[in-house]
Amino acid sequence: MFKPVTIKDIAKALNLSTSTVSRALRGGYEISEETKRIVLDYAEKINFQRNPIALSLKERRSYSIGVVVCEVANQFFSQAIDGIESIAYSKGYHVIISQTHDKYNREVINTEHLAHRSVDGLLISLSAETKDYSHLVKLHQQGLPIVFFDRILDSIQTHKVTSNNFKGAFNATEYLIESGCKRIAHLANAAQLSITSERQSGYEEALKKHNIEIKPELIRYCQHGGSNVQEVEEAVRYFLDMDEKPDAIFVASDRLSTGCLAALKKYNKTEDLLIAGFSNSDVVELLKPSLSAVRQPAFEMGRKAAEMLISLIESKYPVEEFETAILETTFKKND
Amino acid sequence: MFKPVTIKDIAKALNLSTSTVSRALRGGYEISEETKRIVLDYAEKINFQRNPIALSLKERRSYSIGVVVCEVANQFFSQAIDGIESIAYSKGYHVIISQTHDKYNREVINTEHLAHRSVDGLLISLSAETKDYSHLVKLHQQGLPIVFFDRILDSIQTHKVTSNNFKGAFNATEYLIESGCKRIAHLANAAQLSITSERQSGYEEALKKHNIEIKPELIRYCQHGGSNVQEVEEAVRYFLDMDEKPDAIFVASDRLSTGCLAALKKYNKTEDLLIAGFSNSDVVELLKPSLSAVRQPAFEMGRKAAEMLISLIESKYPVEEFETAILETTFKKND
DNA sequence: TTGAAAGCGCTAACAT
DNA sequence: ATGTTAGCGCTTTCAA
Repeated sequence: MFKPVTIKDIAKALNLSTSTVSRALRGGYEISEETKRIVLDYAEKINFQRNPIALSLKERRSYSIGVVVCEVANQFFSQAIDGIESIAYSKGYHVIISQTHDKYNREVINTEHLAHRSVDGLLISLSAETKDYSHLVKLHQQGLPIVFFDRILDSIQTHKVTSNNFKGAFNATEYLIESGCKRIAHLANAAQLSITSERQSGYEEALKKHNIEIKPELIRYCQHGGSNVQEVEEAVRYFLDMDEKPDAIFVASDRLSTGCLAALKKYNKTEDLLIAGFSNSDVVELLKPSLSAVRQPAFEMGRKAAEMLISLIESKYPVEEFETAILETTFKKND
Repeated sequence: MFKPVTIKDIAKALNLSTSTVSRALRGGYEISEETKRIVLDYAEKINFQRNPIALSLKERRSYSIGVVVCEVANQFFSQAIDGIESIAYSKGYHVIISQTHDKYNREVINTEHLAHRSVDGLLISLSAETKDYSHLVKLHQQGLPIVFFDRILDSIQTHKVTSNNFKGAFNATEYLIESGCKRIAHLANAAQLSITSERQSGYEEALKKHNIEIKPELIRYCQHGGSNVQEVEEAVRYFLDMDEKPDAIFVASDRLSTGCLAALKKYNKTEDLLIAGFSNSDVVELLKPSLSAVRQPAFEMGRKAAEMLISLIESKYPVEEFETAILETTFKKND
């Protein structure tokens, strides 16, 4: 059995009380330099580590933060997680990641699991399927610090970080227009997500600016965020089967973008359409059909979200003022 | 402050002792059906959850397993993690993921952190930089269950899972040969990794079989696993600058494969070489230059590793017999 | 400066 | 069938 050393062991070995050892270890000043040295040296020698579980129980906090994302096998989220970790580690927090796979059920289970697992706070990007937010409202009301990133929730008052989705979508759409496209379809994420409406607005605004009519039939939503391939293929098929085919597609997310390209390849329509979309893929310039990409500052978003959460956690007083940070995207043409 | 309900609260509310409540909750049979009902109903009503921290402290185990990988932003590992989670959740374990970014230091810190954070066991794929294994040896000696997957370590006696790297590499190389290539370079991972030598053997065996001389100058190692771009670019540059240029490259890993393609694109040499390599990318057939890919059963590997670890954790007696599972790869041509 | 003791939330002998 | 108590490893009053 794996049995770490405890302060009791040290106390016994050194003929001291556990309280003295504890104090020496955390550098309390009410302890003689000499005793402190002895304890510290011994602890060092046997590579003693305090039991964080015991500490958590005592202090009623775990120095860990929970992260809930739809999936980790997604460049945007894995980059965001890297950002989260970079801050968390530097501030002494551990990061516990959990995936929803865009399922509402998993989101409920995971958030509650994390909360009761005593994370000190939650960083969450909503699952595509989630329409009922009561699990989060409840935790929030109970006082669990929560920060939303990317797919945020308006109705809960807390810090939030997201990209300038409107502008990112606007840029991408305008690029398609300026490339000569006239009938631009929009492959969108689940309708109720914050990012979906923001990106759709950007798309529509670009059309408007260039006097192109907005046609609802050119917009398709993927209610499962593209987590099943079929959903994306059907949407693409729908576009391809239209009497008046689109000449371009603006795609709303990472997952959807690659799904869309794959579908086009499958249907052998790689030449007919210009594609632009959100993607944080690190191979975006290697893709064929090519994808002009709106890239979000995912790492930065993770950092910012983690900073916000930790400030919430460590705040001495209840926080009343909340911030919604909006980070700028970049756009990269590829052809 | 976030303050969950405790069994004490329930006991008080119901005028029972904490032990009765505890027993009712865990369904002990030495409790009257009626009391049990009352407690269960009440707990349900207030959505009571046992404090897992307290439980961990008491039982000296946490029902969580630690996963150490180089990075999560890598299709192979994120798929493996999905596999790990699928088993872990079904058996009531939580998964704590941590990344080394292929740094030795991070591996040491993370493994120790996890161990002392009281994970019940460790699932690890070594970092590319790791050459000193004493941190793992120590934990293993202390009795912490460890299972290696993918990048395994021979010198520690425990369960292991890996792909048939030899055969995967053999197939890829043979494909290149059968496509008419005569001078096949090998872009390899860090030399000391288990997967590196296995894949190199496969590569060499294929050459031998087809009577092609093995030339050491055609093999380049990336000691940091390609975690810095430069390293990969330099290796590719080296191949391109040879007097007798290779006509194909067999690439040893996911990260290296995309890095290699990106470098070829950068140097504008996308047409000159045939590329085959290990990759679990889900967009592999969309890549240009094209990549014929050896795909590992990552999800399956994750499942298997998790099963092995949990069996180790839950074994009543010290386990003496260890298994090394070898999973078959698949190969997909792309052109 | 140090030690004894209580308590964080829970479980499991050991009473009753 | 239920309650009392001790203890998991640690910190922190309170006393000495």
